[in-house]
Amino acid sequence: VLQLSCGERLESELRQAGFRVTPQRAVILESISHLKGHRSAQEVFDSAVARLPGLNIATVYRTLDTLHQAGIIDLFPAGPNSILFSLRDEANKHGHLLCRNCARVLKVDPAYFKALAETMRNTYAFKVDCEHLTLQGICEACRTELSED
Amino acid sequence: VLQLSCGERLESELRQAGFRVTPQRAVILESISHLKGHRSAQEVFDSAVARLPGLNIATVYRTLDTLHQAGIIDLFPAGPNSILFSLRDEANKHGHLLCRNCARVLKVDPAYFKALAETMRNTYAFKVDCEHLTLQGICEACRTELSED
DNA sequence: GTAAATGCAAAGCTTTTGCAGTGAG
DNA sequence: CTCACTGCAAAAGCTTTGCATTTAC
Repeated sequence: VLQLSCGERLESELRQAGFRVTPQRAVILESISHLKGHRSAQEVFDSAVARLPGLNIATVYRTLDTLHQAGIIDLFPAGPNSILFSLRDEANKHGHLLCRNCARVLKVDPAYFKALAETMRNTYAFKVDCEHLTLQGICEACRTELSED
Repeated sequence: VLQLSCGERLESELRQAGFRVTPQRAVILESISHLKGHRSAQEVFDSAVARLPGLNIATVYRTLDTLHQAGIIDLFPAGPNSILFSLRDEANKHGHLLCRNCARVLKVDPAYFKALAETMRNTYAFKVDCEHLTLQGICEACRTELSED
């Protein structure tokens, strides 16, 4: 097996999902794989346009949709007027703790969600997405600042 | 103690929180208390403008913000370009199961979240909002339709 | 060669804001 | 009487779409 770069591996996944690999998509993939964490379409665009001047943000939106269809990225809602994207990382699945005050995001081991997911499935016949779950609440710093209990 | 209508009780809460009770706010409160479940600003507006022609949607947004500050309604993000609002109901606190396919919302007894919240607090020093938590996943109907496992 | 993808510009949708006028307390 | 609130209209974000052109396969 040949050693592939991160971007090359993703291009291969994209092709296997039946999509074409264009320079724009390659650059966007590279950008996403270098931008750690959860990013907005605008952040992806800012990073990608630096490598490929002339890139249009509409292409970024269309590509993010394509990558989602291809199962390469995940997306999760983060309040009004914002979707965040992140590379799907099978080896490092995680949930999120989103602070409603400062909007910081902590990663959570999804193993903690297993028991709850099982209960939801049994009780409500609902299959919770453990691998990319987001729980809202308040982080330690903000809790101190707001003196919530 | 006098018997107050649902709307009157809420007006009283609003006044006690230091806000003025205007006809617009009264109508919006009435609408919210009659619209069960989780509604968008647009839905609240549609319902309220029928009772008070001339009402402006900007007023609805400002009022929803006011009601949130007054602790009368809760809001939760539901994807891009949408916040949903619902009456805060102390006697009937609940979480949500949001289907990522059909966007239907199931109510959940928040008691199920207690154990997880405790774990998150101990492990990540993060205080999860159990009373208005939303878990994404896939509902029974959609699971069958999409034949997901 | 052909269907898919892109750039561009325009529109769509939800939400916010500035400001002058109105009205609740 | 005063300050909070409203309507209106305009703008601000984020995202989507139509269409002619380009390009991966």
